[in-house]
Amino acid sequence: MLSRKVEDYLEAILNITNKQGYTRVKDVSVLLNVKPPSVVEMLKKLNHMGFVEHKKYGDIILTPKGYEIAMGVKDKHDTIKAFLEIIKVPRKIADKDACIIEHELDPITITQVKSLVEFVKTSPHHPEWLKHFEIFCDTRKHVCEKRDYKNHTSHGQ
Amino acid sequence: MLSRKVEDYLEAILNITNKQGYTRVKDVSVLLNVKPPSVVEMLKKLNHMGFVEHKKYGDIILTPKGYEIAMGVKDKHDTIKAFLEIIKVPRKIADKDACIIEHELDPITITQVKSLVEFVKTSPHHPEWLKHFEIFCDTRKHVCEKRDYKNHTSHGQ
DNA sequence: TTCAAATAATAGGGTATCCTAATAACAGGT
DNA sequence: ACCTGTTATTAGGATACCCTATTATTTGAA
Repeated sequence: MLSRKVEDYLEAILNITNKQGYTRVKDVSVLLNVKPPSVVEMLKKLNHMGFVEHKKYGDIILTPKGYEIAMGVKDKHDTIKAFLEIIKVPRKIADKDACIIEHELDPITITQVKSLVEFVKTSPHHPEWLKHFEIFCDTRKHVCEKRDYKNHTSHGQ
Repeated sequence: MLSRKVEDYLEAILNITNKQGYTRVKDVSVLLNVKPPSVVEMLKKLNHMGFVEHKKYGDIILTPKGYEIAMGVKDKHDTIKAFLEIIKVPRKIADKDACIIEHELDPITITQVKSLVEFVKTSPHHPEWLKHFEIFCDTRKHVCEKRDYKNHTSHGQ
């Protein structure tokens, strides 16, 4: 299992490269809020692991292997972020928290979060329950109180 | 900000104490999958921080301050676990993953997850959309395809 | 072309957490 | 009361990160 940090660095390199076409030590250092020597150190490790190419004073390039891992992490990140936004976590916080959550989650958990996100996004109309959830967030009250209701087990309030 | 590990140990001590009335080094070591010396070392730290009382060869006891923190962590844990079970992550995985996620999440994120959980749990009936979500997980199809539908913006499939 | 500013690399440390091996204390059965 | 097995502690060391201070390289402007 790869460490959180290894994944963080790979994802950062991917994102920076996607944004500006190349990646330098400085960019990673700024994005991850660490000092350049920490980046250089990690690059040695990532290089040994076969995830990046990096010549002294040069650009940082993901190998296919590194790219694949970075994409996997980014995919998780995007999924989690999308989910957090669905439940009305502000975008910026959603992004930050996705960074935290994205590591080490069980594949099954990720699959389920993905499903939820897809379920909502592909829904043929903006789901009623989501509107109701928003209202619930503000008022703590359920809009929809079906009164023809009987014989439920453990879902009552 | 407290480290993940500090929180893990406090939560473990709380859970063990709740279950069997007292906590020993061994119990923590087993629950957290670390060796006893690691526990002893951490206990010194937690003691300095004012979170636990522990006399040599004796029981481990949370101080009020330690108890409060442990409860906060446990609350997050339970919330996240409940959410994961709502989206059909198996109980055991939900529990494991809650352990991973519960640290360092933004309070706003936690609040929203809590809201979602409460929204579902206090719902006057088992929400339709949850059944539909379950079906969607199996079939990737939406049960409910309202056909009187037009003029939607970005929720189509 | 030269040199100053920006960037990168190295050297040398620090902290948090974990471990193994060795030692110490406790607790229960005889 | 005294062993013996269990549990706890200490000593000493490893690893994964991070840092500051220093040195090296690159690059762009005069």
